[in-house]
Amino acid sequence: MGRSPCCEKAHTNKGAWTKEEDDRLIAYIRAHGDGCWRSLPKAAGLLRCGKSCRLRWINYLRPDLKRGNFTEDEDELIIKLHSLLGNKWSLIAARLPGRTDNEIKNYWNTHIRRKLVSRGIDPSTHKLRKETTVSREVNTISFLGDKDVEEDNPDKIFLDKDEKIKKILVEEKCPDLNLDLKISLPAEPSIENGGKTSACFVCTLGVQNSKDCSCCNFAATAHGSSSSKGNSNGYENLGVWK
DNA sequence: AACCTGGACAACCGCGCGCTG
DNA sequence: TCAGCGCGCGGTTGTCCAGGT
Repeated sequence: MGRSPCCEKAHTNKGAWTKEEDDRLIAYIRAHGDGCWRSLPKAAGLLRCGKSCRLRWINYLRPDLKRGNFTEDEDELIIKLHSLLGNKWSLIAARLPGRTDNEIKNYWNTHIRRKLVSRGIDPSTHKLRKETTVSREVNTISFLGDKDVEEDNPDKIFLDKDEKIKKILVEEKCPDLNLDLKISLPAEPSIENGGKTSACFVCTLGVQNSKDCSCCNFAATAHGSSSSKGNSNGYENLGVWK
């Protein structure tokens, strides 16, 4: 039994969006806000699938999008986050304000992948390729071998993974990367951190109120990050501080 | 000038997950 | 408890365009 189609395909436009369709979508979302994508096309007078509207808005029409080329810093950040998160483009995009998952995914496939290959690094594993003569250091993050523990206590292994990620990336792989990752929430600041708004690495991975959650415990324990030293490199609101 | 090729990016498709009744 | 619905995500495809032959 197949899944029912998300919309009536017979009477929906496909392909590139016209200026008029864009204007209609923008006007409707400005007036009513986004969400409820299934009913939005009809309400906005668009002959489009709701998913198509959502994609168009998120990837192209949203006012807070940062158009234009990726900077070298963004490149490196994407590479580091990809080595940590894999193809979790939405998670990566969450740490790059103004960039969308689709944009990052495309950029990865067209630019960064090639860049890594030219450096002799396998883009999918972040390992140095065997044929290179460069010394082989730890270049990947593996959770293999924790299977027994994971089955017994999934929560524990999650926190252990968090610590492992921090250890490998901070101490061995990316000594310049602070993995107290934080996502800014532009509309609704929740946690004040010396003027910054952020959620800690543990929270961003979905483990809130844990003992390792630095933002949930923020009142009691201040982040020991470089932010308190005023050491800014423009990534404060990404939560990735050098 | 015409054709071919590959890069870049917008858009589509199918699936998984969470929510709700 | 479970089925249906809607949303979001990641992979894939389609289209446009610039550069090369």
